[in-house]
Amino acid sequence: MDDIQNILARNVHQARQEKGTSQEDLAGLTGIDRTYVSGIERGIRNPSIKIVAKIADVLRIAPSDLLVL
Amino acid sequence: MDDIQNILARNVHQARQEKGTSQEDLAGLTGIDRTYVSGIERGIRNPSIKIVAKIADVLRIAPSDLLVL
DNA sequence: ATGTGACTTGTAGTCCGTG
DNA sequence: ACACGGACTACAAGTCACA
Repeated sequence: MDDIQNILARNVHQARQEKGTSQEDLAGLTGIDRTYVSGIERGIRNPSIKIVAKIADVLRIAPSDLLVL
Repeated sequence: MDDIQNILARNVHQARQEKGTSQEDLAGLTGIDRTYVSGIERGIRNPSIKIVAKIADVLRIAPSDLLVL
């Protein structure tokens, strides 16, 4: 399975780890619920592009980078 | 205003025009309603990443390309 | 062929918790 | 610090008539 949700999941997880931040910190900084962040990184959520933009903003990367294979 | 919705709007519109396809054709090929496609290109919709992936697939570009500034 | 408003239904997204 | 679940609420998904 290599659908768009799993691509996002991998990219968010990797970018977050590289910044050394926890899911809870990311949640706090983005204003997104911690359980929702967890769901995104597990590939079981289908977020809107606004959510993607918020995460990208906090991680200081381009939104498009979160969708690259 | 240069938010994520307008970025997507511009990219979808441009990529679609370059392929020479109408909104109706894009709607038919993606299975998305014509008026919803219209809303995306006007930047008033906040679609999920699955919707973005469907459109990218039909336009034969990477999903990430639809989010680049 | 497309823009737009007004919907209804499904799910995105939140908030409480547990192990 | 994270996975996972239940019960919500907000908003995206999807449709229509009309310009």
